[in-house]
Amino acid sequence: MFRFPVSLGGSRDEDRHDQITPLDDHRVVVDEVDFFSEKRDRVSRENINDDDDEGNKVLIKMEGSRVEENDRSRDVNIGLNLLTANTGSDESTVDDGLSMDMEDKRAKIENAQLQEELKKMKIENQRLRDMLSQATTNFNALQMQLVAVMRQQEQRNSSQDHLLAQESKAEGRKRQELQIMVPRQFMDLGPSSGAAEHGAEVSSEERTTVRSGSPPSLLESSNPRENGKRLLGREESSEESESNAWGNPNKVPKHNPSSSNSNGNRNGNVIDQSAAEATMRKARVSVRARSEAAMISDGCQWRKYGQKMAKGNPCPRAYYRCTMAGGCPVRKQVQRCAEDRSILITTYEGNHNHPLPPAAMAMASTTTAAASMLLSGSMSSQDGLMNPTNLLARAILPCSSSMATISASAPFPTITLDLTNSPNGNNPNMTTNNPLMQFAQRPGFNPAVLPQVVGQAMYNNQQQSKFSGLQLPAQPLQIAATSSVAESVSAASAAIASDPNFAAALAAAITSIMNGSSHQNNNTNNNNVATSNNDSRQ
DNA sequence: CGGGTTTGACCTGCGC
DNA sequence: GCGCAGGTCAAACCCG
Repeated sequence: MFRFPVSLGGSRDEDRHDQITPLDDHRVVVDEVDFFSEKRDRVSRENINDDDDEGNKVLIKMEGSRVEENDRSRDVNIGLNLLTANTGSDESTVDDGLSMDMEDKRAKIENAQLQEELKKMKIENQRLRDMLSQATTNFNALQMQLVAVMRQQEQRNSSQDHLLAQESKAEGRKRQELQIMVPRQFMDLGPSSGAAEHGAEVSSEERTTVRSGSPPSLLESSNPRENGKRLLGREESSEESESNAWGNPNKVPKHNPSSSNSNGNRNGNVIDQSAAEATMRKARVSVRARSEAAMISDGCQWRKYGQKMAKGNPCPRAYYRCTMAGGCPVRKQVQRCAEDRSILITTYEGNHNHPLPPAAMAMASTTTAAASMLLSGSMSSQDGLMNPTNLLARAILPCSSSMATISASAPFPTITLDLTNSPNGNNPNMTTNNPLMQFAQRPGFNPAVLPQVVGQAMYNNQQQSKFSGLQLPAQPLQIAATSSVAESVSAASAAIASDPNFAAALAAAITSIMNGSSHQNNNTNNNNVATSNNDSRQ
């Protein structure tokens, strides 16, 4: 596994910061990161780097050289403009005649030289892009192999379980139901049911994309309320059931086998699809972050529609609904942690059905990508034999001890991104090695930053690759954010990808699968990604 | 006055 | 069937 410090979208200013080296681990980054301002002066950041200590000077030089190269294209234009302005104004008024011609010639020569340089840079850029695409191809091929191996292992486990099921009828029946349902959730998220809604092409083997909506027919047929007592003429109920599937989670029956089978007329495939839809709708992404504010700013507009006292937590839980567009199904819950009230737990549910501003895009992509990852993993495992969920989490966040907790259990599969990393954590080394944690520990840190970092990394991988779920941030970012944001995001994401632990985690995962290990192997990171059963209700 | 918040009531799912 | 807890609704209220 190797990386190239290049940008796919080299023409954009933000992409200049996508180029990261492993040395970026030592880079000093600005304390305050404003993720939502449109313009940011990167000069100030460079000044900070200039003031850096001796230990970072090598980095500065290296980064500086790279930045310089990329900046040349921009500098070219600036320089030309200045020259033109000078020759056109100052020079012409002071000198006329020969000196002006000389200046013109010199300017032209410089212009030609700069253009030549620009050409070279473009060629070099193209070459790097080619290399990147090659690396991406290789990476995808490796992922394909990983997925294939995972599925083989999964089938093997299924057949073993089936044999066991024959021994005990009652227990076996239960188990079979799970066996049938869960893998199909994983597999039947197929072409007809909207993987293309997000424009995310997914290979036939990896249709795990989270979808924002569902075929209304499925919802209607599976909606007990529509036929039943609650026909109170609420505007939203009809609107939401038509416009999106996330609209009212309560309307979707839980996907337990008994309830699904109660609809006798539907064939098994439809039932499974419905169950999968339900699971998709229930997928949640929870973000734990330290924040004194009542709510982390994620770029979206929210309207509070309820507040409840949750059991076991003196702090009330607030319910918010996205109001950026009518009928947007996205909701979030905000609650302070009972143990540590400085920790804000924000749980997102659903996908936006409207365009998002760049600032909101990051968080939205976080929820989408994380949910996608969660679902793609959770649906292929129901026991502890081989837990792809953990595998996925380890692969995606290899350096994140206690950072990503995945609860793949029903009714709400939830992935929790823990950005709080307590200073007296169990693994202090992880703190220093983890770029995301470094972000989180910076004073003035905006809790929305890390989800953006993670989400953007995932988002870009979704955009640039045909995989979801197993996406690993190995590519530069293309984001329409501020330069400082771009740099921060790219720094973190690239650091994730460049983390040698990532390769170790992937290798361990593959090895684990190949060996058919029936337990979670402790990889070199001693990662603490775990499944839990009590995330959905607290 | 429009939009957001508050808050009590209501609905639903789940466990016993 | 009943009670509990989570989630949602909508009228009342607040605010700019």
